[in-house]
Amino acid sequence: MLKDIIENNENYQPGLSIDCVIFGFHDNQLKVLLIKVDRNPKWSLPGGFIPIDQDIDTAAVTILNDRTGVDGIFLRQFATFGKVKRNDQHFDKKVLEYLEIEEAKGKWLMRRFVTIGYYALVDFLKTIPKPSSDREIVEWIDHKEVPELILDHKEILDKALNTLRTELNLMPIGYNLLPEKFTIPELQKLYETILDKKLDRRNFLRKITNIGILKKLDEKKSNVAHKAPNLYSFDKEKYDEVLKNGLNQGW
Amino acid sequence: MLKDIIENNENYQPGLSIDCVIFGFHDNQLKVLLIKVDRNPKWSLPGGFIPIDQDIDTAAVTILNDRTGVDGIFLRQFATFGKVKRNDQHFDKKVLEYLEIEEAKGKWLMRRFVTIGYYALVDFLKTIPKPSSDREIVEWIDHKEVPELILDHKEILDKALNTLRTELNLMPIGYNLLPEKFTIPELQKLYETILDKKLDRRNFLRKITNIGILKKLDEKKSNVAHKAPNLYSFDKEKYDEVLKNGLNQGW
DNA sequence: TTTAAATGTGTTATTATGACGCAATGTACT
DNA sequence: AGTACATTGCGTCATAATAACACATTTAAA
Repeated sequence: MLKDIIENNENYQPGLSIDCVIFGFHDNQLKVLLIKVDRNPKWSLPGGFIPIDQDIDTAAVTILNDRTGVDGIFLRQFATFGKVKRNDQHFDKKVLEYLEIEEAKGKWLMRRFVTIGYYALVDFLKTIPKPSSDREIVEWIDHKEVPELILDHKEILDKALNTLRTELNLMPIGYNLLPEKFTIPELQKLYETILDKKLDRRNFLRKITNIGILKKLDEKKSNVAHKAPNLYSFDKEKYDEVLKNGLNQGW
Repeated sequence: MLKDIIENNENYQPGLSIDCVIFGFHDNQLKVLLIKVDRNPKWSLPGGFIPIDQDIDTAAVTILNDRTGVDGIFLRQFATFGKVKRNDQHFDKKVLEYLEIEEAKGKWLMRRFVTIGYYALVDFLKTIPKPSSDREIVEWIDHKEVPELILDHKEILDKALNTLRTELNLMPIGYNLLPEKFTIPELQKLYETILDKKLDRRNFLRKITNIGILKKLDEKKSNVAHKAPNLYSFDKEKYDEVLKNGLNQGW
C-alpha cells in the first residue's frame, strides 16, 4: 500500500498529506478512531496522500470511507500543519529498509510533509473500522485515554477537539454522532462529554428544544432500569437550516 | 523574484503556496490589500511560497511583513484550498515565455498548487504597502469594490471574510484594526462594516463596555463637526484574556 | 410492595437584549 | 451672538434568555 504510493509518487501531490480525526460517541465516551501499524509502537491518526487528480476534499472523503465504510459523513477541514520538523526522522533509512523501498524513491518521504487536518463525526454503530492491511490495527479509543501518538498527531487531535467545542456553540452536531432515534439525556451526555462539563438537565432540555430541530417521537426507550425516557429524532430540514444559518447571532 | 524561486524550486515546498487576506479599516471601509502584476489584468491576493526550512506560519509572517512593513500582526490560518483545477492554465507556455523561464523548470508551476489561506488584521495607518518589484502595484481596496481576481482568490477572500464575521462572535478584534486611541462610534462602525449591518448605538455601547476590555481616556476627539466623542483604548491585559477564553460560552 | 435511579414538568430570581427617549455638546451658519 | 444640526452620552422599559432549584412520575429490581 504505502510502498505502491511511494513507487508511484508522481501520481500524488508532493509533500502533502491528509490526517483525519474521526469522532464517534459510544458508552458515554467520545471515541477517536486510531491506527497502529505493527512496525511502530505509537498510534496514529488515519491519513493518506492526495492523488494529483483529486480535490483535497475528495481525497479526505476517500480516506474516511476506506477506514470507516460510512458515507454521507460530516467532514470538515479545520487546520493545516506545517512545522519544519513535524515529520523529522519519521521515515529514516531503517524504516525504508523495512518497507523494502529504495533509498532514491524514499527521499520523497523524508522531506517535510505538510498535512491538512480534517475532522469527522460518524455514527459509532454504523462504522466498521477497516484495516488497510493485516499489519494494521484500527480501533476506537476513548479520547481521554489516547496513547502516545506519532509526530504531531496529538496536537492535531487536540486542535480538532477544540474546534469541535467551538462549533458546538455555533451549530447543532448530534445528527452525525447519534443513531436515528435517541433520548434527550443521551444528547445531553454527548454535549457533556465533548465539553467535559456537567450541564443542568432541565435547562439543557429547554435550550435544545427551543432550537426547534427535534421531533418528539411517540415511543419510549425500553430496557432501562428507571423511568423510560422518550425517544426523539432530528427534524432534518430544520436541522440543516440551523446548520446553515448558525445558532448564535452574537451581534 | 518569481523567476528566482522557480529556478531554485528545490528550496521551496513543492505544490504549496500561501495566500494572505490582509484586512485594514479606513474611512469607514473594510479594506483588503490587493496586488496587480502588469502582465495580468486581474488582481490577486498577496501570496508566496514556503521555503523548505520554514514553518508555514513563519512563511506567512514573512509574506505579510514584506508586503505591509508591519510586524506584531494578527495573523490566522483559516483554510486550505486544493481543488484540482484551481490553478489550471494560470502559468501556461505563454506566461513562461514572458517570464523567460525554461519549460522544464516551469513544469513545477503548471501542476496543481494547494494554497493555505491566512487572514491578517492590520492598522491601516501604520501600513506601508510595498510592491516587491516595479512591475507590481499594491493597493488597499474597499472590500465592496474588489475587482475580478485571479484563480479562486475571490473564494478565498469570501471565506476569510466569513471567518472574520464568525470570529467576531467569539472574540474581540478591534485591537488590531484600530489606532491606539479610538472612539466608541468608530469601533461600532468597524463592527457594522464587517457585519454589513446596522447596530443600535446605545445597545452597542452597553455590550462592548460589559466585555470589560475598554479603558475610557480623559481625552476627547477634536476636529469633529458635532459633540466631541470620548477617546478609548483597549486594556491589553483584559483584551488578551478575553481573546484566550472567548466571548460567548454558549453551553 | 417498596426502593433506587432516572425522567418529565414546572417555578422563580437574575441577567441580557431590543427598542426607544431626551438632554448635552461642539461646529457651522445666519 | 444666537440658533440649527448632527451626533454623543446616559437612561428607561418591556421582553427574552439563563441559572438555580422542587416535586411528582415512571420503570426495573430488591
